[in-house]
Order: sequence, then structure tokens, then C-alpha cells
Amino acid sequence: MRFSEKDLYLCGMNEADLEMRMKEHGVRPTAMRLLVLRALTEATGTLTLRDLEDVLAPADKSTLFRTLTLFQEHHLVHAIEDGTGSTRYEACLSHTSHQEKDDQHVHFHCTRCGSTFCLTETPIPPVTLPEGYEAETSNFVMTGLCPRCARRLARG
Amino acid sequence: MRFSEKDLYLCGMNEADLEMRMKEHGVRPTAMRLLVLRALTEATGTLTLRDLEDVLAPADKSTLFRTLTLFQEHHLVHAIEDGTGSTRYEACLSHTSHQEKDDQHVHFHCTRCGSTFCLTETPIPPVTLPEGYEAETSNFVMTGLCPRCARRLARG
DNA sequence: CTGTGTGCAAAGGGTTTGCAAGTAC
DNA sequence: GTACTTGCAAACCCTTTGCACACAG
Repeated sequence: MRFSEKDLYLCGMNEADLEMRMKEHGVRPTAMRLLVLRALTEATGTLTLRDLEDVLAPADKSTLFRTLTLFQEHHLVHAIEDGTGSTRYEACLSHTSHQEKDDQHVHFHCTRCGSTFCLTETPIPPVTLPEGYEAETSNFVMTGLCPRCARRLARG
Repeated sequence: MRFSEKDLYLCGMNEADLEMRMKEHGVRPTAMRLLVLRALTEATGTLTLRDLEDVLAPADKSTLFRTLTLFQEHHLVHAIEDGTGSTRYEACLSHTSHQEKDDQHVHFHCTRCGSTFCLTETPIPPVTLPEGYEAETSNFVMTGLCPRCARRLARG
């Protein structure tokens, strides 16, 4: 069995590591922020602001929002639009403090269970844009059935 | 100069063609719907519900919404999430009434002028998903500067 | 003491629904 | 007459901001 980059990263993840990661990215580590970053790092998929509100109750919505905005600016997390109307957030795994090629991978939104998965092993394929376009970031979301839901539907 | 598929399609586009297209897709052509489909077909880029409201004033928001929803169900248009929070709509060019591989191309959202372009010549590259995932649709949006804005910024 | 972080409340913006009147067949 | 369409108003949701208090350096 192979471990994903995320698994390996999580192995040694403790409070001190989280703090270090935030400092590296120029964000002051407060209690609230550590909770948010931990939640995002340990999540199996992506989380919406609403998800975080539930997980970290009674944390305040606007605090979470501002925290996520700050994290994005400092490239600790990035946002994905999966078409549900709610922005989803995912912890960045790159150790660098630069945004260059965060971890740009394909995301998958399951229409049945509503989850959005990070396909960390499925990089976004390179695309040649028409003359003149200058891309900075990509958002590639595939929609359909996740393995679990596909199996359930197949059975009955 | 080469004409894009869309240009060619538009060449002969008149009221009768629009009606035909709607009937082919099982949608009853009303005055309102013809206006909407025309607006979307003639638009150079993609349109939001809000855009349509402006273009087709004094058309009602909810009517437009329901029209767009209907069109989507019948594969006359498809929706794109460009990350701005507003769903954008684009006329499908395929003449078939089946959804199979509508016209799946990359979209480009310009952060400077706010437009979202259809890169009809840039198909979404095939992606091999991990075992078990069953994809139905894709949403691939690249974000950055469009040629026009890039040029303007370069000049100063 | 001063700047930063947090919580509460409310405003915004886009989307969606309920319902009644209008229209097509 | 019956089923489908449209318009108005309001509800909904998620996101974002204003403001006052709390906290850390």
C-alpha cells in the first residue's frame, strides 16, 4: 500500500507542526486559527464554511470566514467551486510559502452524497490556451458518482 | 480567417431555427423562451441570470430562472461556475438532443474585466479518474487575464 | 497602550419557491 | 376547461461587512 502525500504529512501532524506551518506562511497562530487549520488538514475531503461551523461549533461564522480568507491570502488553503453554490476549502499541502502550483489537482463532486473529493493523485492536465490568455489558477471539478455511491446504486 | 463552429451556426440563425432547436429538445417555444435562447446564442461569452435580466428587461427574474432551468434539463444550455458566485449560462451548440459530451470546453474567467469566455477551441483534456469514480460532467475554469486586459496591463 | 482577533448582528447578492393571474391548445 | 407560463413578492442561503469588546505584544 502506498501512502498519499497527505497521509505522510498527517503522520507527524501535531499542534507544533500546525503552528510552524502557519508561521512559515506569515500567519499568526491563534487558538481559533489552529482549530480551523487542523480541521481542514484532517478532513478527508473538502469543507465548506458551513461544515466548519458545525465541526467547530460554537465558532462564529464571520470569524471562520475571515480566517479562511486570511489563509487563502497566505496560501495555507485554497478554495474550490464545485457548483453547489458553496465555496469549499482545502488545506494546501505544499510546504512552500509561494502560491506557484499549489497542489493543483482535479476535484470530484458526487451528486448523490454531496461530498467533494480531492483527487490528489490526479493532477490537472496542462492546457494550451489560445494566444493572449494568461492563466493564474485553475478550477477543475468533475461531477458524477463517487465509488461508494456508484457501488450502492449498482447493488440496488 | 477561420470561422468558429459558433460563427457558422449563427450565420443562418433566425427565429425559425431557434424554434426548431427548441422543439428538437422537447421544449415548447414561447416568446419569452425564444428571447432567452436568442440572447444566449448571440452572446459572445457567457451570461449570468443578472445579465439576461438586463439584456431582456423588463423580463422577470424568476421566469428567466425557470427558463434556464428548463433549458438545462433539456440540454439547450449548460451552466458554468466561474468562481464569482454567479452561475453563468451558455448555449449548447450540439444539435443532438442527448447530453453526451455537450460541448465540453475550457472556460476562462478574467479577474480584471470580470468576463467569462468560452474557449470553444480548447477542449477539456481527457482525465483518468481513480478506480470507481463515474464522471458525468466537467467544469474546467481557468482564471487570469484575458488577452485584452493582459495587453492593457502590459502597456501600463 | 495599540494593533490584532473575535463575536454578534445585520446587510448584501444571488437563487429559489408560492401563489395568483394570464395564455395556449 | 385543463395544463402550462409568466410575474410579483417573499423566502432562502451563503457570503460579507460594521461595530464593539477581548486579547496579545
